[in-house]
Amino acid sequence: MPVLPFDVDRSSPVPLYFQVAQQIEAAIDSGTLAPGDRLENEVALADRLGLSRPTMRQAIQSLVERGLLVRRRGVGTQVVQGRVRRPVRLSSLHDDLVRSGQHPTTTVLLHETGPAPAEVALTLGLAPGTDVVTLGRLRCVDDGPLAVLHNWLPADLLPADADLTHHGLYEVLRAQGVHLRVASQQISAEGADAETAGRLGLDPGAPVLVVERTCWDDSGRAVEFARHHYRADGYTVEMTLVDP
Amino acid sequence: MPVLPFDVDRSSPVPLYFQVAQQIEAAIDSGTLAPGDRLENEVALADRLGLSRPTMRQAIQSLVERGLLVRRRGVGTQVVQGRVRRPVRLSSLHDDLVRSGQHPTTTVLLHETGPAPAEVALTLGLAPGTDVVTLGRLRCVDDGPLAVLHNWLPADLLPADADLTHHGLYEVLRAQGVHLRVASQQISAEGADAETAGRLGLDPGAPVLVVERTCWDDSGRAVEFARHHYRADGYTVEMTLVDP
DNA sequence: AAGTGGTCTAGACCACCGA
DNA sequence: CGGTGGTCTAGACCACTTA
Repeated sequence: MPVLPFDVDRSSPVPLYFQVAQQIEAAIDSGTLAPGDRLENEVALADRLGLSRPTMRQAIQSLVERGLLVRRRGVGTQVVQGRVRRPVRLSSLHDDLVRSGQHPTTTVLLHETGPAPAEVALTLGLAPGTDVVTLGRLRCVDDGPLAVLHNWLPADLLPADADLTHHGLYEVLRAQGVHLRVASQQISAEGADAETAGRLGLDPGAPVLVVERTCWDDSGRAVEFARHHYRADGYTVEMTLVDP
Repeated sequence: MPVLPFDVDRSSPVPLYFQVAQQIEAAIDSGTLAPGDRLENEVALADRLGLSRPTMRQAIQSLVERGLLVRRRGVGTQVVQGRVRRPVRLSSLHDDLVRSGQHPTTTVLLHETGPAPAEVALTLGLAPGTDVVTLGRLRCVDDGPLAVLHNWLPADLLPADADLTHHGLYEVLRAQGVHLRVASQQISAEGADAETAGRLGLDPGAPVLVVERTCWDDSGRAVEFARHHYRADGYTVEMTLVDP
């Protein structure tokens, strides 16, 4: 079992458990910790790094919850044998594309304020008839159109002059002091209707991936309901599940 | 702020933090804790229940991670304003269908052992050429066909005489002492090819939801690679994302 | 029997938020 | 300023696995 040169910086503002988790993750990424390798036990590791056991546990636990490590009582902690996908969390499509080196462009198709449709009011927990902003956008990358994005937000959240052509929606919301915290998604497939197909450069009936998402901020307030249609050949959703 | 009649049973084998989390969740489900309500603060709650603060924190934290509660430093803990979807985790399609009151039937289309295709060997972390079981199944519900399921497993995991017509694959694996712990999924959409369309009662090119999944057990060993094709009108994937 | 993770305690100090 | 959650400590006992 490899003894790894972990250490912590107690003068850093980064929490100790997070520093340790980062170092373990880096060791896995670099291959220093190979798939199947066992970690030193919690007590020994805590001792070696001069940490308390709960702090060490918190570090390991965070990686277990992301599926990088598995733990068994009486046995130990091991690196999962295989590359676990690590989906970006609660990020916007725009940010994801930029992060992956692409150059997304956005066309605003629709940007209007009016009474919420019943389904949207229900989903956002608003009184029926409350004003919401309805947003329609076409998101393209270098290769061409990727997705048609529809969003509904409480009217006070989005400035009327927001520049959605050059900035992602979540970026605009962040600038408004809205901190997204929870999202609930439903993913399905559909045949594209005529309008969507036209926007995406597909034949009507061609398969599209549909993502419906509701978002809440850090005060628990519903911030957005979204229905996005993605070209099937340009987009996949990744996720990792861990049993408790 | 409502003061709820939580209590714990110290003689129970159920962990204290879990008992508390269950009671908070039940209060949310029943409406006793309404969306937007604030919880008592951690210290007061711990005191009232006769628990230490870390234990109380663990209870709350587990619900925060599932998206039911949001916390802000200096402010407090609140119930999220809206119904968060709570997807079943790492369960099999068969079990999910049974749980939702349906009666799935399964037809085994293919059940053979042979050298792993390169892609499968790579995904499962096996040496090229290792024997794997290739499984093809058609899953139907009362209404008709729902999904075509393809699975690849290391050959020693699946008994040759496994009864996959009447039991789900994960059920069979559980009976073998395999405890699934981590899964990594990719979800996409496709137009059905001729064979898949035929099996599902669709026209070729009709939209299907494609789920590719790799599973690991509690020792970190790769247990299965799956590629499932679902009728678009009969299946959606639900997930909840929480920002740390 | 020895070693592992799972749970729990009773404190402590700090950072952040809102009045 | 007081109240909140965020982090951390130094122990303890237990359940489970493996040998």
